[in-house]
Amino acid sequence: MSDNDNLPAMRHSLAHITAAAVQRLWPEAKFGVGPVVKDGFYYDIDIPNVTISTDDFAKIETEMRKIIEEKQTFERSEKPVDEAISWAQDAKQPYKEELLNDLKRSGTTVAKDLNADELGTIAEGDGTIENVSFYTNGDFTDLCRGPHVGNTGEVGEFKLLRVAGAYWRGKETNPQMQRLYGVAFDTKEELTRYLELQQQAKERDHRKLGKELDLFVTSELVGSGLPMFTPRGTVLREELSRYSNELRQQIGYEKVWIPHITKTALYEKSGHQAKFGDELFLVKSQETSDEFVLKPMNCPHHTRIYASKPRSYRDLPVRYLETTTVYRDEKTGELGGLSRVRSITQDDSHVFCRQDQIEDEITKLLAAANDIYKAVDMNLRVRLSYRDEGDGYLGDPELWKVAQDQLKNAVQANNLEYFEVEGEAAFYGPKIDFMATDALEREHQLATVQLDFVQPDRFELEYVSEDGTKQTPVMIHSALLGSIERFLSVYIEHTGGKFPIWLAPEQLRVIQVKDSPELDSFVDILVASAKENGVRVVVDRSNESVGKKIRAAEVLKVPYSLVIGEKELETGQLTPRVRKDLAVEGREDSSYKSDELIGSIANEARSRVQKSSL
RNA sequence: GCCGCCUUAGCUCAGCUGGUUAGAGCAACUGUUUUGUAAACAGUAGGUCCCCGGUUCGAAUCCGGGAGGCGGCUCCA
Repeated sequence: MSDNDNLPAMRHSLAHITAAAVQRLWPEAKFGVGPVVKDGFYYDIDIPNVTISTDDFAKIETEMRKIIEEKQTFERSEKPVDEAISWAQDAKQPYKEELLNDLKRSGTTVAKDLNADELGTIAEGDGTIENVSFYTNGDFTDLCRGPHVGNTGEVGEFKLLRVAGAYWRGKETNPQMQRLYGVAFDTKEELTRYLELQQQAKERDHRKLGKELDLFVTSELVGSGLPMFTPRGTVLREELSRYSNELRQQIGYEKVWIPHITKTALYEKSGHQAKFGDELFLVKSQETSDEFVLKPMNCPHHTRIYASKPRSYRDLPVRYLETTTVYRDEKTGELGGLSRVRSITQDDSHVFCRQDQIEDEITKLLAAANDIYKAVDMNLRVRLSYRDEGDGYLGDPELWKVAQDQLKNAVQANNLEYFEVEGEAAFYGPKIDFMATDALEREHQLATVQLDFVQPDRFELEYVSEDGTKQTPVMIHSALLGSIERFLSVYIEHTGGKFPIWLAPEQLRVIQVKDSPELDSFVDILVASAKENGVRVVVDRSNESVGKKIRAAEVLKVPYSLVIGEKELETGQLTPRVRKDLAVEGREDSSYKSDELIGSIANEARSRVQKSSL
């Protein structure tokens, strides 16, 4: 963030200087686009038979600094499009030539259905463009819309960060170029701060913390994108899922259970066969000729439970919930940590209701979402996705209109911050997406509520209405956390592994100072009482110094640790050590009788509080 | 799937351009120590240098293929 209006021009100029430096080093380089992005810039470059690596950055940066020191003036010039095209041909810049041809044809380089920012627009227009602009510094000339700063000396502080493959103009079928990323700021201080923030993000990377806190593991033998959860990680999963379930059970949802495979016939009926196509894991039966697949979603199964008996309008809404795992065969290059996996556990639910019940159902769901995001201390705002005038949508347009109004009413009833987008709806119904903001101010889309006018139809779901006619219910898909794995990937980084008491895999660690029969039994009684009260407690009786045992508890970010020795044995007063972020400021360490202490911790765990009361 | 980088002990990492028995810290184990709020001391054990193939007198090191990880692209939402 900077209030300097010059920053974009500065970054744009740096992209240009990057290209100039690359051309000095590799004269045969072909250039693509070099736009400004968040915090910096990039330039797409194709050098025949050369692969730039991070080892080359020093060399490129040195060259860039030379150009900067020379304070070369950026001179803007214009050429008619046709002249520009012959310039590109002479300069052997085929990518620029392609861009110019687009400019000539349509007045813009923005290919239809491609995103302007991604492409790095060099000009926009209404099809009447005649001249295109160039910027020249020293002996380097580049097609560019600008703006640039006055000369190469005015570009602030920068650093090349990484190089990655990127398809020319974002299309998979196009050749792949090398994208050089850099960051740039006005001052050295800002650059340093940015790099420090990056470092911080790296420190709380959920993959690193997952290992350090012993939460989840992977195995080459099991496969990519198939994480397994340790006892500690499983506590997190189950506590989150339990809360999500409780919140929905309070508003009338019932738990159901479905198997993880199905005959493909189910998805032929639902129409998902085509959509999920190559993402389906196939399961071969050796006993029958049936073809099975692992379920990539749960709704079709749930419709079978709904359809298992006749339903009256009095029975609606019928609400099912289930935390269950789906399997999607994602492309291997897209997998990473817990954020993209192939076994995805959803806190999924489906409502079958009448049209006039939609608003009420959504209102309740949003309230539940509010509760759970409050409990995990994340800010929420929502995106309402409506249909547009296009004809790719299924279902009665009148129904869409009514439903969209009901969604909006429900969002307003919950006082949620929201924005509306037309044309972002799914083909089968409008939806609400939840955007949660984490501690590093990154926004993540975690959960959605979606209306569905199509599957009830496909599956011939019905209920008998008041007048005895058969009607089709509306389906509402929702998940509060979305995928538990993805949620955890965000949440581990949000908290930096410092989980609130109700979620902490280990809530209390008892550190015994030395061995003696009296102390042993004192600690045994304490621990038994903690366990009886549902507190997750671990005892450390190892033959190590007290300091070291405390350190071990700190490293695991255990909320409470308790040193027990002669002193406690004599007085019966226990003084817990409270994890720093949980402690209420200004409160002195105080001591408690053991029943009192265990009782408080147990209460905190049950009430899902964020701060310690001890 | 595509482009690039990476893979050495349970973990974090050394190991120069191919050259003896591949190292360290932490963790583990054993012994001494019985400890008071973020790391006692000593010792022991631990390796198919990711896997398969090739080049070479000789491969952790070079080449090819595969697996896994990471950064992007494309997807996904």
